[in-house]
Amino acid sequence: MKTRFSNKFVVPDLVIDSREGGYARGREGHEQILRAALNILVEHGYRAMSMRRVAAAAGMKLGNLTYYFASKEDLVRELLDAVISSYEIEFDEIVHEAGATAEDRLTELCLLILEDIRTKKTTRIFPELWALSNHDPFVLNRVQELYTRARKALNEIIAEINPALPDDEREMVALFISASMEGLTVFAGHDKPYQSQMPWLERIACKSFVHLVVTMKPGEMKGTTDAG
Amino acid sequence: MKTRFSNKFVVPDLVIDSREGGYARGREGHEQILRAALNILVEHGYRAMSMRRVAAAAGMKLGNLTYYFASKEDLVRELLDAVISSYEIEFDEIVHEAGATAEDRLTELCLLILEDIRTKKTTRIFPELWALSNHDPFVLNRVQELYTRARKALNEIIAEINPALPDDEREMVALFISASMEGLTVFAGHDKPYQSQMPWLERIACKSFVHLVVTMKPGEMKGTTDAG
DNA sequence: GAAATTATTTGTCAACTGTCCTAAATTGGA
DNA sequence: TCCAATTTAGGACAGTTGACAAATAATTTC
Repeated sequence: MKTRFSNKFVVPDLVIDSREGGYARGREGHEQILRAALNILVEHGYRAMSMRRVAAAAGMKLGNLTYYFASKEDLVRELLDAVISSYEIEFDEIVHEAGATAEDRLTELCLLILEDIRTKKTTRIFPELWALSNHDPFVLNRVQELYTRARKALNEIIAEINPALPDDEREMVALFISASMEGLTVFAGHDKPYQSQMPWLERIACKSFVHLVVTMKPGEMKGTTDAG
Repeated sequence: MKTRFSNKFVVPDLVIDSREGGYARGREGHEQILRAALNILVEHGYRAMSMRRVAAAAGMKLGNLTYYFASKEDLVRELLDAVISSYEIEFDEIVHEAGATAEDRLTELCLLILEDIRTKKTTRIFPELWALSNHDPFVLNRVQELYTRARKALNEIIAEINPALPDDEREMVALFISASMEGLTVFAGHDKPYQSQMPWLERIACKSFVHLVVTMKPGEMKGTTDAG
């Protein structure tokens, strides 16, 4: 059986859509720029991602960078697309991975996501995207699109475990589970205070999620809002 | 009984520690600057928080702003302290609020936190702090201090519900619950796609959290890490 | 190999950034 | 009222930012 230490699913750093025409050197430059920008974003944050710094990290001059990307907005958008595509590829693959029981597959999927959260790339990039999305509708849309796709896998497994659950309620359960895992980024992600405790947190999370999905009864959430 | 719509606990915008000497006008200017900076942070993000913009929003000239805060770092640190203090005051109060059963109080506390997450201030500021904390140890420390304090209330209630749970395992459960709620910021916070579904998510979260705390057995997390 | 396309460099531009300095205005107590 | 402490305004500084233009170099095609 696949353990969570297998590297069958590895999030590629970037998925760059090849440009139309141009020379081989041009494609190389294009890719080097996006890789340089990603590296700066991860290592030093969005604030440090100036056009000049990206150009220098890509081994070229500023003027050349603006030849590839006429504006910084263009660069940021393409980078965002490339980064998000890399995650989407992973999530699409996970769905088709067959495990023993549906419960086991839910656990596997959650462990995989939580494992990814511990990587430097994910720990660094996503809070940056969350902050950006508060004031940039384009970023917000792309990020939410990614999460919607990520929840598809979650939804399918939940439907298998608990077929009686109506669509909208199942969506909410998947949303809660997904959000719950994302929240751990800030506490147990790369270089975070509780990074070393992630194995414990993983077990708590999986146990909690599986129980939630198994025991959820249709209409259960539609009771009174008040807790008293 | 207190409902979650009561405004008994309201996070004040800022808790500003009064300066030593100076005139009344000085204290006013000091406060106006911090309020202006917070407002810009919430409305337009950290990127937009330039010294000139803060000065203008505070109704003064740049030269005067630098009289109050010699460097931007000073301003940011004081703002961070003032913001975080406002949250700490709330959390300290919550602990001493007596509810019927411990389970009810856990639910109450979680609903309160989730209610706060929906506010514009919290939805906007925390992702900004998470992003900053990735590259600024000072911000990381202050934010984690805040969360540590916030978990104190959680820990006390959990200990009451499940006294058999060892300290370290209880800490992990509290951490998971706290992180789980924080994660909802990105999905159901102010102006986020699932903002309107927050009542459902609240019920799912509380139900899940209470069950987790009640059923958690000592040593349960120390089994094998592998899911297979 | 010449020509056309593509890539790269160099330099400039206005706008903005944080920081600092000096002179003037305001405040509050003697 | 006068004086010292405090607050405000205005300007200047060096550095950075994103965008742009024109000249040069490299690459592919014919």
